[in-house]
Amino acid sequence: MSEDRRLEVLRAIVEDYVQTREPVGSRMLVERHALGVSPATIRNDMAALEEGGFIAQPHTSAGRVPTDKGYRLFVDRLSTVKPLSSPEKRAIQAFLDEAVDLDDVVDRSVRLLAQLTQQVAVVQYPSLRRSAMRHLELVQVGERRLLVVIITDTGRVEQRTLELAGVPTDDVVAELRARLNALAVGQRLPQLVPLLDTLPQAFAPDAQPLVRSVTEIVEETLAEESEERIVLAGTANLARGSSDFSHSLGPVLEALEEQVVLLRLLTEMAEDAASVAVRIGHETQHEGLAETSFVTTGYGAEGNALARIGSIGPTRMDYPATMASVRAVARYLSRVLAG
Amino acid sequence: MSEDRRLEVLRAIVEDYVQTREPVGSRMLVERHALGVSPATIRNDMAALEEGGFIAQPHTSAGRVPTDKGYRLFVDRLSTVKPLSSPEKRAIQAFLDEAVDLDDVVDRSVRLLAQLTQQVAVVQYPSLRRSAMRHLELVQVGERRLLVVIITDTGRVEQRTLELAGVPTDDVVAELRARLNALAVGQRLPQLVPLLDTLPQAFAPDAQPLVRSVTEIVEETLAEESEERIVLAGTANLARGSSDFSHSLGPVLEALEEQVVLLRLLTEMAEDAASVAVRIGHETQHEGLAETSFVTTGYGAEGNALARIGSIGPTRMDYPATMASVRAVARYLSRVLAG
DNA sequence: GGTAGCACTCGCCATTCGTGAGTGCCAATT
DNA sequence: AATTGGCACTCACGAATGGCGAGTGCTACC
Repeated sequence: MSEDRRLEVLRAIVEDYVQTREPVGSRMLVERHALGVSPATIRNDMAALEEGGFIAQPHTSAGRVPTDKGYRLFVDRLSTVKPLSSPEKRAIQAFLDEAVDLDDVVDRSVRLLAQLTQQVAVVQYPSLRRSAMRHLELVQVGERRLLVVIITDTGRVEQRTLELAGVPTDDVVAELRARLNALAVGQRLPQLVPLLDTLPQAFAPDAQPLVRSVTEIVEETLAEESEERIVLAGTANLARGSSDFSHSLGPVLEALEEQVVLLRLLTEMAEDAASVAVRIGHETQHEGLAETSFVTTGYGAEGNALARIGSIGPTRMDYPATMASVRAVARYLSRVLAG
Repeated sequence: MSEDRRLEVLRAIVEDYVQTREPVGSRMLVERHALGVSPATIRNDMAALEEGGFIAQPHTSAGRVPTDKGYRLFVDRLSTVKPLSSPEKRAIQAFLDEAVDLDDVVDRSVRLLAQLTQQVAVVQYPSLRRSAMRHLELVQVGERRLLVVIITDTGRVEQRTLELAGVPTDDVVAELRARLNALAVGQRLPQLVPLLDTLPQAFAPDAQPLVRSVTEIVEETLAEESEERIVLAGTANLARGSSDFSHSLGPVLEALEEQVVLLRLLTEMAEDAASVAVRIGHETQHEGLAETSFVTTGYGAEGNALARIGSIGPTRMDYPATMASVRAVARYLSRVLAG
């Protein structure tokens, strides 16, 4: 009883099941793959695989279906990457190069990935805390309001309106703007906090409340976990293979709208920043996503991933293809942001 | 054969059908509504209504279901608004007041509306062309790139990166910034174009290419139809009443992802800017939306609607409630943006 | 015009039953 | 010891059947 052949059988089951969406039986298997043995032998192997928890039967007299554990083994040891075709690559590049600002880049990336994988795509905006300050602008709006605009080196723009206690003179605002920029531009944002705290001392006592409230709101903006923004596309693809999910796709849609859930997953998966990470079925630890898998990877400069991009589909997805698409889009996205 | 009663019957049919999601028969109708006549009489009325195309039977021995035309009559002449409860109103206000910037306001509004109506909500970002310039900022990025940031009075921020032919001096950039702001701040954006065109003349000849490319990109940004952004929320609600749609909800999701479709509809409905507009079923002129209705209204200052907000649900929706929610959220949204 | 009665229609649901794909096991084979 | 052919068994699925009941349209009557 060859161990190798057993793995081969598992791979064949996964591939066939992904393609046909039908439980696969021993006869079909020998017909479609050159395994060189009879159905009966396959059945023995299948029994062993089922014993090990890699496959299961939906009901007694049906073929076998991979379990989450089976997919996991497939992804870890059996799959070989499918590189994209060069026209595809060119199309990706061309499409992303047309983008006109960060919102546009993100939007295009997520749509592109949804299109390529025929699944739901998700892109996380570049994390503020991993970006550097490009420019900080103060705009006076009415008498007692100040608009604080933060622009990062990735092109992300955050703004906050500040209600002031007093009416500042133009001079003070201008000086504050100048000093802030002198201090902050080019700094990674987390390193900024101590620097900002030194700032009030440089100003006249009566300007200090203003300075303090501005530095406070900047710090607040950068600290906010909640300012992690994510964008989805391709939810319509969920409904495509009509019976792709055993129950309705309501729970799935709900989970996808819960940004908290997605953010948790993306953060958890950030451990393997460089490579493509995969969460299969129940590994997502979320009820509504029990029948979906996540394929994500980081983007941004090497070693300092800014954020993540990924694709979400049924556990019964084409993992090699999805992984290739995710990686490709992440790569071009990184390039566009760097360029 | 009283005309009044016939309308009353139609209203009763719509209300019951919305509530029960079952075709409604003559017996049920007299039991649940104090119509003061017998089922047989109702049947005659129903026959007339069917003749007029206001109701239909799914199959021979079933009750009646309102047609699009029936809903239309209901909305136009039979519905009475359901005002929201004051706790609801307070909750809306409190939730929107917490918003920290425009993105946040829009995001909160759309979620709120989705929650209130238990349907899909859509919010259009304030139209650039109907906003006024609050501030225009130029940030030099590297040697040959200039970041142009436009901030409108609604808090919307647009940015574009400009590749320069030459390396401008700081002085020129500063002067350009100053003049641009002097010229533009407070102006409605469409009126800006002629003003901008006069600008290059004020500069030395060698600075003119720079000035021209900046004004060009500003004009481009304001002109762009494509910069109409919309945000959705509550797509999960589509899947809630499991059999809410006769076919799968795939086509609906697809239509919702086609921003072009939604934009067309929103623009068409903008004719009645002030009041709440309704498009029912086939009136949407879109295949995938044949079983959905749109309820939208404008928001922003009176008479000068900035953009639209709305709710999308099955034609068999609770129109009075939806209309009330849409109007309420629009009203508070307007207030937050103005304040 | 409104009402009661009645025959008729037809979707829905539960039941039944045949079919076939697929399995597990065992004895025979290499 | 691994592989194979054979065989009995299981069980989901689809088609066919029939009773039930909600609902209608029609007609005669008030």
